[in-house]
Amino acid sequence: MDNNTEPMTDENAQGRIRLENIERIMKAAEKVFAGNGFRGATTAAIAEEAGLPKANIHYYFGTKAKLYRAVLDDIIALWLSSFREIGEEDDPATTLADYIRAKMELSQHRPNASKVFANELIRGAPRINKYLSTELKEWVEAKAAILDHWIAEGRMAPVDSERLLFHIWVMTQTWADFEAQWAAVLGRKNGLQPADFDAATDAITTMVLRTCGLVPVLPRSS
Amino acid sequence: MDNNTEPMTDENAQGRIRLENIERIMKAAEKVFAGNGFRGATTAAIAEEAGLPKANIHYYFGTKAKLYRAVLDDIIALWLSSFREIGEEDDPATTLADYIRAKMELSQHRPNASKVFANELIRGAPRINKYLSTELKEWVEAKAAILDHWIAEGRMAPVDSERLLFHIWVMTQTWADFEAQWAAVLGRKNGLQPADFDAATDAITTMVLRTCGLVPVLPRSS
DNA sequence: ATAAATCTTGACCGTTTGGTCAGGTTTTGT
DNA sequence: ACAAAACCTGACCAAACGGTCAAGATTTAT
Repeated sequence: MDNNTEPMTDENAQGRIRLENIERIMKAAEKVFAGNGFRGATTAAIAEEAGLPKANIHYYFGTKAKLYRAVLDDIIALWLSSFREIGEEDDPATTLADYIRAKMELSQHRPNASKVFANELIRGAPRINKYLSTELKEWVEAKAAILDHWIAEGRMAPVDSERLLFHIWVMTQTWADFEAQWAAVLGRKNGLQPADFDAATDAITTMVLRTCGLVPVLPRSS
Repeated sequence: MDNNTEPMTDENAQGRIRLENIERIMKAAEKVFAGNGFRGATTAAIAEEAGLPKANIHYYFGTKAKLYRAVLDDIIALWLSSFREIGEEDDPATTLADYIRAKMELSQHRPNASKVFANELIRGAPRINKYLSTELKEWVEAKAAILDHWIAEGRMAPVDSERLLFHIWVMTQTWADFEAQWAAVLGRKNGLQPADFDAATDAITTMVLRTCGLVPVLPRSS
């Protein structure tokens, strides 16, 4: 009745070996896709990175496109789960600082996820346009509305709330996506260190809080 | 004596046809590399984009790698030429606002150049590491020193000057590199419009000037 | 124990890739 | 006018590509 190659109809939790291999392949795929984009990545390179024969990759995922789709879905799920719920009654300064820190930790610990996403965006986002124009759009509009509410209540200075969110997003993201550039410019020959991420987090937080009038700005140093 | 395929030893300005074709090919190559990265781009796609037979591309540039190198060098030259000289006696607010506007205009009018560069950075910048760790590093250090000088004189608020420059760079760059994301989130079905670039320029400028204490921040709207 | 289900993989296939080349056409210098 | 230089390109090639498959090895359920 079912000519499906893979065992088990729906994606359920069965199979120890299966789960282990899928995880290993997806981790390898994330790395190779991050460094080469969809077209530039080869199934042979993914197989070598995973330490498995190429045919094994196709046994679990069928095609390169399906594997890429799986990697993208995994990243989007990670993104969505990392968005802490924000309420109108929360404190603006704490909320913004927490969000910046959470995004910076993602950049530091899952840089390849960020790079796969960045690659997709540069290419015009053909496969994630639906996600961008639905879920992400709604998330941005909801959060911007909360910022506007805080502004209307006089709890923070007037800002272009949507652009503020965009720019927070990109300032945090850059420490993963363009790490090579910042490491080179800062002279870090072994890549960025934890202290670099801390310094970046501080700089972004200061910038955002000053912009929102949530921290005093000293015009003179002495 | 010389088995060089190409005519003319050094790259001189001779040959009307040559110059026209080289420009046409490089423009097409920039577009295809921007949308696919180095590995994902094919010489056939570049040829089609340029409206020339594939063999013609190889006649002028030899290999895909040399063509890519030429495109990168062209972009770096554009980058360097766009860095207006900044002096210690200049006005901080005007200088920062001018720099932001200049970078935004590059993002708006040469998005493919920006995307090729971004692709290269995501891949770990194997071919431009030297540029990043020499010329760009020196540029950043020199400009950061001027900001620090302004801070020491009390002409602007204390900031982490290097990170400020990085974050200005990335906020302006994102409107080219990740245009697809912002267009989707903003609901612009025909891509970003000039007004979107103006709004972004304003938002970035406000953010930077407030961060540097160069503009009053109103904590209340009414 | 044993059979069904699952996993493994070397060998293979048709297509696409970057690159070559011979032989022709056009442009240029005198 | 005419030869030399530059330009053009269809046809071709070896290598790399995504994907397939059959036959065997291993795990699992009973």
